[in-house]
Amino acid sequence: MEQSNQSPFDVRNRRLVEAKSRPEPSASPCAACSVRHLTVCAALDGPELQQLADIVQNVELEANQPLFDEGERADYVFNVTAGCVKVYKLLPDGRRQVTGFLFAGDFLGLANQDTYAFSAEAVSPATLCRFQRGKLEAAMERFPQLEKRLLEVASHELAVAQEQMLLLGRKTAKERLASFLIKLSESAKRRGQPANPVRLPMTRADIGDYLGLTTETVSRVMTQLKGQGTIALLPNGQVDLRDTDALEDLAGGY
Amino acid sequence: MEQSNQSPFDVRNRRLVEAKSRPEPSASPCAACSVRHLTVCAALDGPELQQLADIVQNVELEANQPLFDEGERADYVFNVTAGCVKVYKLLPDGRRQVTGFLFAGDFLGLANQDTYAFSAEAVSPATLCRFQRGKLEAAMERFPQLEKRLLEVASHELAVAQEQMLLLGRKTAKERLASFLIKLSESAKRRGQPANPVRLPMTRADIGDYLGLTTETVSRVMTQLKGQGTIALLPNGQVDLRDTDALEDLAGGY
DNA sequence: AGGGAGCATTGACATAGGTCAACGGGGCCT
DNA sequence: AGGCCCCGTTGACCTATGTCAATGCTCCCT
Repeated sequence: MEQSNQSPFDVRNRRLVEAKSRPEPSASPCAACSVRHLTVCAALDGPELQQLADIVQNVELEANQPLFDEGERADYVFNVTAGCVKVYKLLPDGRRQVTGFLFAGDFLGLANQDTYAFSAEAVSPATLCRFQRGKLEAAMERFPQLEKRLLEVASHELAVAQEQMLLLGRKTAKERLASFLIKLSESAKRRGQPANPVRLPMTRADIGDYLGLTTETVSRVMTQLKGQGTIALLPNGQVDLRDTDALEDLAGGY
Repeated sequence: MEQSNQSPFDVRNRRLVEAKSRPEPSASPCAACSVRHLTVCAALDGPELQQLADIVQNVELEANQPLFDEGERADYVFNVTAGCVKVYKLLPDGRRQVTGFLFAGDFLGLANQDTYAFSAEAVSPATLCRFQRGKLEAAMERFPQLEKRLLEVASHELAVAQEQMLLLGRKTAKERLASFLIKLSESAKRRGQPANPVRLPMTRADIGDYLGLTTETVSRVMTQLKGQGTIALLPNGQVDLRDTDALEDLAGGY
């Protein structure tokens, strides 16, 4: 699905202008990026990629560190390169809806207004690539395939959002959990990580706020799924999907 | 917000190639389009607009007539030009989530895969402009501002979707109804229709499926809001928003 | 004007999931 | 090694909303 017709050797005139590259194989950061094939950056190649590298900055977050808040001026867009980031919206009394968990390769910060429509915060230690909005837009002018790719990403996210609305509006707690576990497993697989004992880097509260449930309900349903042998809870927040068929039936609403 | 620096007189070489233009002022359909400023087509102008006109077809739907089903090959994209269309997803047992109500100016059919991720059906009699996906993509190659506009539209829809997730995951039934009424009123205003006695062309069941509630709950909450003087129910599915401040507080979760 | 078909409303009751509270355990830090 | 803190789990109870069923209203059609 991703294009991979580039070689790291194509990259010439390597410069590191704005990129505060951390202690890391200090090549052109983008050409060497191990998750590029997953990201919007897969649209570019060779010298074009270098132009992207020229405007990228690196951001590191500790667990629970906020990245930005809803309503803040949306000066940057981001690409997650490692770890897990959650995005969420709040109601004035503190009710929270997590609208997504983002992993390596995921894009973040599309805003139609000039302010972010949601807050973002690291779930686990995370690293991101940061682009100044204006500079990225300039790059899109030059490289239409970048804009095209972004449109693809946005379309995909839209489909994902609709799926999540179906979940929030119409699925039972058990179906929600099953959907969540399967989605997480598939996402891990896509990133080349083990699909089966799937790691949950987020807390039960985060999961609840993502699924429109409470911590307690998440916990109870986990216990229930464990009781019927569908999953097993392992140490370190890992979950063994023992009966993926059953999970998939649940997730699909059968 | 929309650009309007064009004149209908700019249009030359008017042709009606594929457009099965219905009995209507038979000019270049797009140049004469009364809702163009609301749509993605606002990105184009003059001769460019003509090229769009060359690939557009007109579609008319009666109330309750389906436009396409989830899973169908996504050969077309659409622009609603009049009436109301709902888009929804189904679970195998018939549970339904309406993910949006679309009105004049709204764009419809973005799909990242080659099949539609949802079904679409007319709520009231509706007319739409239909574009063959491939032809529109070709037009986007020629007119980057069209692609840019589409990205804006997609970004906006993404923000709307997140707002809806907050509603579905965390708001009470009363807050959901209040949010719905206000959004509908604002949408009507944007289209130059009366914002206050707002028209609800959809059934209670449709509203329930949009808000993650049952028909009965929608009805009860309407009665409740009426009882506290916040709204009044008028004939023909019209609702008078008597106390918009109260509604807005409710909608915002205060 | 009358009749009828869907749609909306209302009522009585059921229940999934929320709330509040206590307890437990894993992992991290000193 | 011990202790602590956070997170997760479990229990008892509650309530918002769903379910099922009956009735009423609107608007359309003749």
